[in-house]
Amino acid sequence: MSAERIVDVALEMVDHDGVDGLTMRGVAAKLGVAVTAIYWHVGDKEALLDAVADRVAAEVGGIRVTGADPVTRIVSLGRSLRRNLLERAHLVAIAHQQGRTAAVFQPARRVLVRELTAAGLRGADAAFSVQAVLALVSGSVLTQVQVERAPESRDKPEELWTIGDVAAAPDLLEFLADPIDPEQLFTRSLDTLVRGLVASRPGP
Amino acid sequence: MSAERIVDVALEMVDHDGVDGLTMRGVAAKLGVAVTAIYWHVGDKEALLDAVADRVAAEVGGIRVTGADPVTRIVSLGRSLRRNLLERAHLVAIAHQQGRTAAVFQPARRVLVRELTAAGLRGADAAFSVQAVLALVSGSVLTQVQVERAPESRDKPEELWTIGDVAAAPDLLEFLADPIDPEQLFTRSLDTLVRGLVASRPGP
DNA sequence: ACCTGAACACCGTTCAAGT
DNA sequence: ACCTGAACACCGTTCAAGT
Repeated sequence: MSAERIVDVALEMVDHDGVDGLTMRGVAAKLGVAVTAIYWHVGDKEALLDAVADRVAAEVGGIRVTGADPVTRIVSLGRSLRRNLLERAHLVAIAHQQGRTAAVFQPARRVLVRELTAAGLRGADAAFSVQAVLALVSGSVLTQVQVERAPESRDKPEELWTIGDVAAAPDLLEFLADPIDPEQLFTRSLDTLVRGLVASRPGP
Repeated sequence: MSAERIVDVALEMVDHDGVDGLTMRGVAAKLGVAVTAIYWHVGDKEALLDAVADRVAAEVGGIRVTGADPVTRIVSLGRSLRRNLLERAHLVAIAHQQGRTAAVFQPARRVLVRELTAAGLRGADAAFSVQAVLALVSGSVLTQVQVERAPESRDKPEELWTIGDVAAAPDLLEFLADPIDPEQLFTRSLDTLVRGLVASRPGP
């Protein structure tokens, strides 16, 4: 028995069943120990959640960068990060909940600074661009995380468009009816954003 | 006693204390009634959450549009929507959790279609632009909602930058040290995105 | 039709007691 | 130092029973 082992199984439970799947009694049972032993090693549930979040911040958030030109490389970085985070959506959710989002993004932030500098951005523009790209990734992941939590979404896009003044834009109906793939939406948004950011730099 | 009154106080409790502040027993106590009466009128807690989310979708998500040129108008729409949603962050969170996000965004979506059409976008480009703008708003709101939930964030931006190869971009340190105002970040990102979207339309 | 009371299984947490 | 057992206050939910 050690704090480390406790966090091990806690992280495992969160990864598998989400935050709601983590109970003090469940952790104790999985370790074959009395519930109260947990309290001695890691403190109460809030402390356990913090410990799990710390571990997530250390283990999640890896990226890969490919491509030749700056825009392609930055977009590939964003896509890689997003994919990585979505693979462990439950863990990302708990890190975010415990206020460790910035730590999760730290490895990506460092690489991103390098790539944006290589793209010619400097000073305040570069700093803003870092935040903007990471915010887009964060937003995309968080939006999708909670959607996955409720697998049978009650929203029917078709219904949403049958009511109201659709006559205002009839040529859009066919496109708005079927929902866009989240990954495509993210990639194209990121591409548009990054082009705009890079274009704002002073000319050579 | 009626399902409507029950949803009234449930929504009030969520708005005030968040999702965790809502308990069946709490609702019953506030109505001066036995817990089990709730079950007769609205069913179990999941059903109550759904009912609250439906109400949120109907009452939240208003927008205002100002400005003359298309980009200004669309950015103002996004800012207005974001502000509106953040004012009732707890309610937005529950609507999202129950899979009613699309419904919350429906009023804004309709206006956005009009504005993007006025900006010259058509067909698939317009449809994508709608989703991209709304996704940016959604992401910004969700990111900030959970941050508010944990008021004392454990992440210290300064600490995050003291470790590692900061020498790679020393001129950025002063800008990356102090966190960017979320509203400024959102506004500038949205502006950049919208300019890119509008610029992608075929010339006149 | 509408509401109550008792009961059940499950939480997180504390605390005295053991070794 | 480390772990247990009993106990407490709080959940959501069911079900028989009342009117």
